[in-house]
Amino acid sequence: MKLTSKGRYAVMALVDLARFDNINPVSLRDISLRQGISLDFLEQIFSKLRKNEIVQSVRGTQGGYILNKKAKEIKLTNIFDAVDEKVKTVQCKKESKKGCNGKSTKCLTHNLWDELENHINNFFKEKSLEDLVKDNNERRI
Amino acid sequence: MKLTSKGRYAVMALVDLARFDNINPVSLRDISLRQGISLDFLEQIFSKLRKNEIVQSVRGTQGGYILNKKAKEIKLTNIFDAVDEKVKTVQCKKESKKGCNGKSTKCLTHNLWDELENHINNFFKEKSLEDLVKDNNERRI
DNA sequence: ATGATACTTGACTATTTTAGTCAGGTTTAT
DNA sequence: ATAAACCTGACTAAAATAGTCAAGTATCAT
Repeated sequence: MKLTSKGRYAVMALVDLARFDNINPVSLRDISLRQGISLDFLEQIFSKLRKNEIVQSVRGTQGGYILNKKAKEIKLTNIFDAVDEKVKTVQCKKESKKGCNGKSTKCLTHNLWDELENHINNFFKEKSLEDLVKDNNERRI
Repeated sequence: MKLTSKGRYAVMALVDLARFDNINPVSLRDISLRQGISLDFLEQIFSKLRKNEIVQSVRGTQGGYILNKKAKEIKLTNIFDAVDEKVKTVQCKKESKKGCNGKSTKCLTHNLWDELENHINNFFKEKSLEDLVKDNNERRI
């Protein structure tokens, strides 16, 4: 079980952005340089973030991206949802009718994975972008 | 982020085993049939579980596997460790000297992934095989 | 003894996912 | 006008996953 780069980079890029946001739009080029993330990959990610109304784009020279909400209101859940980072512990849930093994009953551990998913998602729901920025500023002092 | 089959199957198989354990060794063939898991794959998994002293094997006719400890003492952590199911949120930790992006500093979100890993691992440390068996018996009533 | 049952080991592989790259746009500030 | 910036979608090499396959060895019931 591990996190994918897409999700990790999305969060990193947004933390970077959130730190400069109140001044000017931040260009992906800058984020790419500062965070060491491929520009092309960032574009893919930000395309999704924009569609999910987490950021706004500003075109033209001196353009870039700005947050679409306050950092406090952007939770990790929102970010992961936007870039299709899913916490998926188990297959069983896709098929609505059938049970987990193609059998009619739930698998022995069905409830467990449910609990685990909730446990992880709670963590993501509580944590906001603001928390991360703060955490970072404290470390820099 | 998702769990691999190896980890899931390991837990499923052990719950199955734990339910019959006090009577006789349970053969992989039976587990395979009941849980719909490939016998060959189960053998791979149980080989690891045995090496990690989670189960004992009983050879010969009527042989099979039995738990090596009480179900209460087998935590999910132990099972996942045994089958190499790792919670790995981030690459940064491998390289001891360098930072996360090959830079000298930690990446902006380093602490976050640390916290997340702990959050998940705590869940695994608390949950025992006995809990799962109980949960299952309750559901069957 | 011997056959059946069961465990043991290790190599192999098709499929899927990941982590991007690449190419060719369009839009807008100056 | 033009450079900086965003936008889109197709493509792909490499790694991980989820097993399969083959060839054993050990033990027990009879």
